[in-house]
Amino acid sequence: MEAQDLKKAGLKATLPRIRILQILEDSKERHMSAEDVYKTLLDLGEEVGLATVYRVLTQFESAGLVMRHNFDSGHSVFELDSGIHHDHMVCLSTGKVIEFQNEEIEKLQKAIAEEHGYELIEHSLVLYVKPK
Amino acid sequence: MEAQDLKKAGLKATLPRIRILQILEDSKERHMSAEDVYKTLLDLGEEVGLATVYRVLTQFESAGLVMRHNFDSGHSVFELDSGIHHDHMVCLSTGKVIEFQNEEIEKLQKAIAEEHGYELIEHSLVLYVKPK
DNA sequence: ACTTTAAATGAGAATAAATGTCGTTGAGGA
DNA sequence: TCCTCAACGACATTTATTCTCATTTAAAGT
Repeated sequence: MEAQDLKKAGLKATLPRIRILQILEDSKERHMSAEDVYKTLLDLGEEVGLATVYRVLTQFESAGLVMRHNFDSGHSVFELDSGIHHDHMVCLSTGKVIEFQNEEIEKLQKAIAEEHGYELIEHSLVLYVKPK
Repeated sequence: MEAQDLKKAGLKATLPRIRILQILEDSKERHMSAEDVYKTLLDLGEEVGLATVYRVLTQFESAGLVMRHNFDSGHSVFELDSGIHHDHMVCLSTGKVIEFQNEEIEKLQKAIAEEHGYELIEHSLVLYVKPK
């Protein structure tokens, strides 16, 4: 029941928002660009503007429903926030995105920030890999 | 003697290239955007087009003279390649960029890629921090 | 030093991603 | 069901970057 999720997040349950949330949930790809979402909407025969897709994804990000990533592709990709923190590995041959977790790296990052007198707020770690 | 460095890198020693390399060497900021470099050129009274700045920076990157980074700012920044690998910490309050090295994290990254059957080609680690 | 020639440049048009504007529409409380 | 304001669609605009093409220039050959 998506409409409830939206209201819980403080967002009016409009049709575009419901559809976009469904697409993010149902899509094969966990990581989609705004264009990807837009094209999927068109394929489904929905009449939603591209500007709305951008607006909605940004709102979802603010509401904590999705996370935005800037891989080295020149545009943002979005994924549903699973609540479980993880980083990403991008295959340079296939474009496939793999998620991973590593508690040790997390600790080291925090320690490094503190060594320099800072508090770690956020971080971005992406491994670019190729099949062996 | 910059002209020699350029020739060693397989690039013709043209005036725009020499000037841009000098700016990257002399600038207070180690990390500059294409616009930053362009503005500095204008301040110096040089007649170099913005397109040339972009072209040259991209060539420098290919030649291994500079490294390009995509922090979460919507545009690329460039720094002279010191040859010494390091990652970056960006202060969210001041925009200051701090470089750091951590051998342990490097090892863990390599291990993670290999656990998944991949070879680590490249990686991007940025810590977003605030003063304590 | 002078000519030649392919590579590099400058100016401005073009593109891609994303955001802003504004008149219209629709969700949801009265 | 009606009313109101938030949300929307269409399209203009902005920002970062790349492309096009006529002109210039570095540097190899004479």
